[in-house]
Amino acid sequence: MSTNLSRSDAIYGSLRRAILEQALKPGTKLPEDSIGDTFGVSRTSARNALLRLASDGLVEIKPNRGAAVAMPTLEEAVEVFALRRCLEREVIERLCKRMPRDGIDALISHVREEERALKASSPRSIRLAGEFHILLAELTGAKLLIDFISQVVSRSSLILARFGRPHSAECGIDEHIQLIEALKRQDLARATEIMDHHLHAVEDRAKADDDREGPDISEILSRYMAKSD
Amino acid sequence: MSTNLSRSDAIYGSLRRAILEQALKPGTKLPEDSIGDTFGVSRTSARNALLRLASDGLVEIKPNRGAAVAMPTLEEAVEVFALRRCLEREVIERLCKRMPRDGIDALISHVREEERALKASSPRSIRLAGEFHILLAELTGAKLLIDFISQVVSRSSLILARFGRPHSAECGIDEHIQLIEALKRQDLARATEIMDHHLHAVEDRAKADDDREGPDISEILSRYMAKSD
DNA sequence: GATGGCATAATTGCATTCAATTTTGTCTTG
DNA sequence: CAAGACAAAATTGAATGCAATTATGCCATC
Repeated sequence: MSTNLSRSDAIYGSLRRAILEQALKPGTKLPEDSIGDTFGVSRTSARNALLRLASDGLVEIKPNRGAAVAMPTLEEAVEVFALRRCLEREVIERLCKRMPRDGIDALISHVREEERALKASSPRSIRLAGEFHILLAELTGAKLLIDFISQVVSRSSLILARFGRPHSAECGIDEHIQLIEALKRQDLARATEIMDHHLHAVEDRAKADDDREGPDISEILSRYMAKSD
Repeated sequence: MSTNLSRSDAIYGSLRRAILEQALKPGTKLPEDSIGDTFGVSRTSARNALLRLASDGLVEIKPNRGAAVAMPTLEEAVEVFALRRCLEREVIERLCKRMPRDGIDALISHVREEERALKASSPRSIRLAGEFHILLAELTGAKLLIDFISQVVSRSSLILARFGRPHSAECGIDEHIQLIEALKRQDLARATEIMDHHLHAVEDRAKADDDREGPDISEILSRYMAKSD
């Protein structure tokens, strides 16, 4: 039972958590060799983990040039949040129609955990904020929807790692609470309103801080090479 | 230039096309060995291709038990079409707001190709029908949206392979044409109406024919083992 | 003749090894 | 001293080999 999951699964999970908690920042190179060494497995397993992370959009693999933590552009960020609004509206709609028995309780206890992690200023809080949205999706019971939401939420974490202020808690916890209230009352209009506002707020927080440039060398330098003053 | 893409990419593409054109039916086992042999590459490349197909939802991999073409359940089918309606509405909305210059032309010429393939009763027609929807997504220019739509469209092809009538052309071409007309007029209401109707039609076509059972042995036999009359 | 256990075969998971590509450093040459 | 060429180092892409798991066939036993 100790090892129910394969080695590349384990590495995949570890890397994923490291990225989502912003321990590995966008742009960080991820050579197969070092990953294999640090986890005590062969390159093969490391490589497979990287391939899976790539299909999640969390790392970028350039042929013959290795893998690195993905660096979403501002353009991609806008796309991600647009899709999030589209998908999460669907979630809210469904949950207003039918919320599972102890769904509200689960949401509340999750927010409690978020608060605790935030007070302890644990890096977990970053991940937990995202997982609130995944929990919402899970309450719909639609597996594919959960999948898709997970993807956009993960990418959002990356976006905030790149553009947001350092270790910002991604989501306002108050808004999470408000949303739960609206869902409890099955108030679709209000719930979607909160969700839209919530996502816009997160998106703006990202855009506001785009001064901090990531390490996309050529893109940055292209602005400095034109004139030499 | 002949081999700009890696071997597992090539295999991935071939298998993918084979599945989408229903040459490989749901449930077909895909042993790494035979795939490697038939394509003249090692198991490693075959394995990687299978891993990628699995993350697309086109094949299912059970640990230590190998890969097989995925067999979506009727429940999953309902989910897929629900998500398609959600995502493709978004596409239609955007295209009504802003359609690229030669977008309409591209759509028309694609439908032409669909008609040709249908007349020649080529297996390509199955794939082309799906690719019409992907082309729509491409016209929005949103990469992530293209990605997501591709996923649900691919799964739809599988669903029709499993439940639809043999080699049904998945999509009514007339409806594609009507949709183009509505988009040309930027008639959002009509366009979404057509799209919704279109997707419901495809979904119903799947549900109608669910008598033809796929090879999910235990599920089928569970209904036969209870009473012995 | 049916049932359970054991041995064999088939298949996957992973490590190791080899080949190919890219990058970096050095040296020559103008 | 700058620029290009070449060689060495590092890193990825892919193939092979080995151990572990699962499936299949056979045989003994009841």
